[in-house]
Amino acid sequence: MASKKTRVRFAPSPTGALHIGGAHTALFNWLYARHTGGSFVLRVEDTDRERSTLEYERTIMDGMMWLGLDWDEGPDKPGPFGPYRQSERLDRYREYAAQLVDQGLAYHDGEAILFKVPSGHKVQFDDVVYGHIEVASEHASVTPEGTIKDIVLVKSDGMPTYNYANVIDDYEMAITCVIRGEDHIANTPKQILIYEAFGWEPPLFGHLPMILGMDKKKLSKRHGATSVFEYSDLGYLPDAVINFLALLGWSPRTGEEVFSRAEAAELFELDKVTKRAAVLDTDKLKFINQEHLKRLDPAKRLELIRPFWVQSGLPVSDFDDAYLAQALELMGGRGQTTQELADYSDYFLSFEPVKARYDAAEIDPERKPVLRAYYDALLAQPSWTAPEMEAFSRAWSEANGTPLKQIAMPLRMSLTGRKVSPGIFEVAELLGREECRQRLAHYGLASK
RNA sequence: GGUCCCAUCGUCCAGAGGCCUAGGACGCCGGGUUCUCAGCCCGGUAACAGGGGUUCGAAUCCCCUUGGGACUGCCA
Repeated sequence: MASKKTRVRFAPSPTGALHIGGAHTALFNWLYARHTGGSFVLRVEDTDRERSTLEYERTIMDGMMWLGLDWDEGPDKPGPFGPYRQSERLDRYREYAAQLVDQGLAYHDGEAILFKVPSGHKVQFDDVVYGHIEVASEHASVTPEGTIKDIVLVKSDGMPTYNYANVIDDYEMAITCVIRGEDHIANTPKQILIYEAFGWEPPLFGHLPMILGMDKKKLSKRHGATSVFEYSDLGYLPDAVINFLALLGWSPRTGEEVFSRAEAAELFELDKVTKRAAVLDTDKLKFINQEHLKRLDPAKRLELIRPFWVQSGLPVSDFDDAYLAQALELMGGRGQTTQELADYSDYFLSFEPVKARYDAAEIDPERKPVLRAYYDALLAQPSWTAPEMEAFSRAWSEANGTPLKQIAMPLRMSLTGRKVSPGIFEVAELLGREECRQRLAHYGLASK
């Protein structure tokens, strides 16, 4: 007998952009769905009339798309279980609530409808991640004073509450496993009580560990980037963010740490998720990002760096793709983000930033003539290729008793304005003889 | 306060009673390669919260303590 097809959902409320914690939850749902060949549903929980907006809904979808987390059903992808916005399902919540009232399990309280919390029995479930959890039914919902508190199903404004709408929707949408943050584990007993009232079998539950900031406090604005788009702006690759997030609370059996979205989906196992809250470590994110950056093919890499160059005001359109790709090729593994890579390679596109940051002030005026003699000779070489320039330079430095470093470094500074760059002869070759001549001349290190 | 959850290097993970004098990764610190840096190579630093049990044997099971956290909203 074939087992029931897996169906999971990510149910954000559109009250802000997709933040990193939400992305983590969405990712694990997505991984589970893709691993099991099931469906991933996007459900919008917009029952908070005050704070929910369509713009935020759009932003959240954009964030998921940026990360490559595609959903099979959602507000924009009608399916057999729609509609997928809670605000469009109000009639169902009312009907079911009325049913409970008829059965004497719920009652009206003004405009609201409350669920009568039963007592005297155990509410229990086996969390895929946390294991067996059980709570006395009378403890499922209590006031701070410890007395039993009935659960609000429908608010005075006619909207369903989170705990209620979740149950109705997960049931109606045939969700087989609810994967969400650990902060919801305490809500689960309340929801199970509602499932029981209807006589429905609850889905599986799998709670995910929380994600904390470096100070071990719940992630918030003060921890820097929180929206996934901030990571995009900072130059992180979606694949890297996915890879990094997947490693928070999980790791593949293979022990690999750098992997693609597809590999993660293939290796994912919900019951291997850890219980302990995880601290988001940006150093590791950067490392993972760098690894993904290194693995990108040249064309893709150029496509990702280009916008950052453009944003810096560099004359990108003055160069052809072959030149730009070659520049990035030379950059090798330098830079941990596309942002850094674009920044570190600016001198390939313009001399302006070089002039702005370097003025050759540290070069002893008395040394200039000798340096100039070398650079002029270099510029006069018959062939402008890195190996030949290097060979010539080594020979020259030896003949003049000058360490190669002493002539290579000023060259690097004049050409790039930085103490750090790829092999300077390779850089010079790509820049071209004339460009190099002009840059050196600007610093008085070569004849015009 | 009540209910529930968690507890291995600074951080992320491995470890499902003997393979653990606890392993990997990031970070950090050395060394090597080199025109600089990144990279790459080599090496190092650093943890089972504490206390009781159970067992021939515990990081792994149980209990207590301590420390974190979540929930306790007609927010989700």
